[in-house]
Amino acid sequence: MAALSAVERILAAIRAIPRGETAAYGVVAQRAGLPGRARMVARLLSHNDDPRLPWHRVLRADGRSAFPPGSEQQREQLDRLRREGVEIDAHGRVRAGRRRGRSMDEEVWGPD
DNA sequence: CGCCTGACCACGT
DNA sequence: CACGTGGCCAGGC
Repeated sequence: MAALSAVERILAAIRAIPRGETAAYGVVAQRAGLPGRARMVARLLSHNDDPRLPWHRVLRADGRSAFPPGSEQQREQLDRLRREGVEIDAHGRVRAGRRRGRSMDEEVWGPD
């Protein structure tokens, strides 16, 4: 049987983010077994066309959307997250406690 | 090959 | 917390 490609592992990691939770690009990369490849995750999403992929749950390490503030895509992302119960502050940022991973070095699956 | 770009990240100031 | 800087890696030319 063939091993999953890096791309497939990344997609799987994104699909594995539970509803109502978020993960940083770097965290997704690490979960996919590709530490340090945050930009690969970003590139993938930028080219992705699958509407079934929960791309909106992927945020930057600082908890903000990767899209420019005020852009249509950013509104779309934040709206989707709010709809899932994720709290966004006035600066369009998900508070640290609401995220699973902040940096690539911490325990990815978090306390529980 | 080198050079530039990008849905990124850590770190120092 | 905001900014600038350097690092990273995959692609396009």
